Amino acid sequence: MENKKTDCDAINIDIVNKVRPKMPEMNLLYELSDFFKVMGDSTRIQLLWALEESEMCVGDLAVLLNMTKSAVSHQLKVLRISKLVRAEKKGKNVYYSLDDDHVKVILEKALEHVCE
Amino acid sequence: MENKKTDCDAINIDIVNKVRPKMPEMNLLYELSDFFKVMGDSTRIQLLWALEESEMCVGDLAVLLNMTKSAVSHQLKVLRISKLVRAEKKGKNVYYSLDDDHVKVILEKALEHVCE
DNA sequence: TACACGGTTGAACAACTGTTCATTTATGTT
DNA sequence: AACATAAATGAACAGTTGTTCAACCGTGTA
Repeated sequence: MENKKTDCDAINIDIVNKVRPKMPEMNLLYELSDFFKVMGDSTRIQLLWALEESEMCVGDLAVLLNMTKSAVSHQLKVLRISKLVRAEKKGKNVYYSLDDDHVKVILEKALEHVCE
Repeated sequence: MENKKTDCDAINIDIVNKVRPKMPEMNLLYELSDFFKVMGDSTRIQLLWALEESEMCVGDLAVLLNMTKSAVSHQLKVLRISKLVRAEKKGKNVYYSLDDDHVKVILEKALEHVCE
């Protein structure tokens, strides 16, 4: 039996029972919210936005965002782990580029939402 | 003159100058990342998902998510402030429903991304 | 080979976030 | 009018997050 944490009984038990089977797996839920968590930071949004225009190396991104290389590198790592950007070493520098087509679409949709 | 925080010079100044004018206003950036921040929590995703199926009152949502009414109410408030859900009092209860069409689309796109 | 430089890393710290708990408000019901 | 119940609220607490700082690694170049 599932562990109870609620502090009340259902008011419309029929609605609850109708909706329950439609709820996604907990696993999927966490993946979804983790994805949005990654997008939920203005620095990372800036990085994604910039990389949508052109692949760039860490130093140039730092200048563009007016941040330290370290801070940028930390956030690029988050994006890399989330498979949103890809790194490629070219000579002295590491060039980053977008690694996912969905991101552009989602950013656009979110923009529509925010701008309405 | 803008306050310098960077700890380095641009490597490809031409790329930086090409991308800079394409960057969004800081204001828009914050609105965007704030939106994603709201989506970046598994409880709130569950609430949105449930409300996509049916409008529901706080108590039923608490039972469905196996959480206290208080915790659910706090998160519904966040969603309300972000204009993602709407509250309507009916008799003894407060019924919540989705207040934004974009959310469904964005959730679907994010799902595609996560499931690929 | 030694150096300079681009990038990465880990620890530390302050700021923020989500749940819990106790209390309060509002309203339908008796 | 008094009570029971649905929901909201605020303070508090633990856990998480983003930037800074200092140190480090790796490699192209002198």
